[in-house]
Amino acid sequence: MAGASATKDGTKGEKTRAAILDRAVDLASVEGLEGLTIGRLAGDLEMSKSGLFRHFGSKQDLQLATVGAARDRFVAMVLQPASSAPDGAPRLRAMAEHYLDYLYSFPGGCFWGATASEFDDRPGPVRDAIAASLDAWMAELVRQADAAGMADPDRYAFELYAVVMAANARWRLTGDRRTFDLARAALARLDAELP
Amino acid sequence: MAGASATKDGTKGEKTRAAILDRAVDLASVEGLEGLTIGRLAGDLEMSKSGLFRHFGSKQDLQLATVGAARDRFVAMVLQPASSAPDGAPRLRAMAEHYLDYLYSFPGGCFWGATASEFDDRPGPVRDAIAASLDAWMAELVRQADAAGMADPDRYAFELYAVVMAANARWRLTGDRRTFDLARAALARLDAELP
DNA sequence: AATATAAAAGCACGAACGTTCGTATTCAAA
DNA sequence: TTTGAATACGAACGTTCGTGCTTTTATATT
Repeated sequence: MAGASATKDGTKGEKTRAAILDRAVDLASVEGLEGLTIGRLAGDLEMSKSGLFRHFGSKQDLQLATVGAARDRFVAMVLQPASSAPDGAPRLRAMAEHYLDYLYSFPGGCFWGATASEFDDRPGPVRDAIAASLDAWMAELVRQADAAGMADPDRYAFELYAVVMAANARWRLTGDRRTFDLARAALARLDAELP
Repeated sequence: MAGASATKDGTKGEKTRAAILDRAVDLASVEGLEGLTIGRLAGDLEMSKSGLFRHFGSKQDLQLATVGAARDRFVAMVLQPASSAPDGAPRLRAMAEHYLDYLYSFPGGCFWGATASEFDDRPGPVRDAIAASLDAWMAELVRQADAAGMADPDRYAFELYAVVMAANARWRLTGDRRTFDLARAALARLDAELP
């Protein structure tokens, strides 16, 4: 029962629900999860507010489902593609590089960068879901830094996380893609630190 | 007439305006600059919506004035205290340490962390003001990294910026102050890199 | 003390929000 | 062919938002 939605997939309802969530992730990367309004989302998908609303029952449930869909995208575009690389340094390199590519899948930059700061002071299940996703990623980074033989994997994971998140933040604010050159230079220095 | 507010300071209106903006910066660190509503702000300060509104004339002007007040706080709590340290490595150390302390001056973590990601996809003067403030800080970091003798001051400034911003982001999301230990360890490693 | 001006309040508006409700359409099972 | 659930729609609700108008209170100057 750990499945993302425990549905058979294929029914019409499930297809529209998936389409809604895919668009919701994109929209939330631009407007945030509060700025993600049901009317706007319905308009984008050319359906009625009430028809869309029926799929979730409340805005909070829509937000929770959107966080789940964002996590699915992260797994599919970052963790899963990197999983073919061996544990340790190669995996760390692969995850960082796939993350930078994954940023282009959003119209508004990284979903997590937009929503984590939005919800960090809003206690509740949405905040918890966001925090759990990011904690899981951080834990994976620590695991791989450890496998790479780092003496202080926590610090190393923190630095790698900091660099890629700052790449997203600076890129969104300046519009300058050379930000990624800075990020790659920083990642190269981190890579050189590995034993 | 280019002064920040072109006012004599001391009149009652100016005093309340300053009080409003001080509270607005705090509130925006929690709710963001859009979530910062005029009614909520007025309620906190025990004054009427219309009385508060008169000081600014539009919500956008309130947001712009709030960004200005946040910049003033950053200068007063980070740049100015660090300015007594010599250029280069000591100044970089002082700025980073003062920044970590400055985070505690907000109820919701760093104002810039909350607002930059909120406005990075909202073109307009508010976004421009936020970007200008952060660009100025980045430029100062580059200047000091250069003065410290780094071969690639841009990359170094980017890394330092990334570490302190990630410290704020992770701290807000996890509530764990040990995040600052990780950040300080990362800063120490950056410091050790200086020639 | 009288008066002019600045500051704050009171009140109301139009728009947008999440949400509810009743109804129409579709489609597979009987 | 009839039934019933699934899916979608349109209209309306109560609330909150930013904002504009009018009036009252406070401050400062003569």
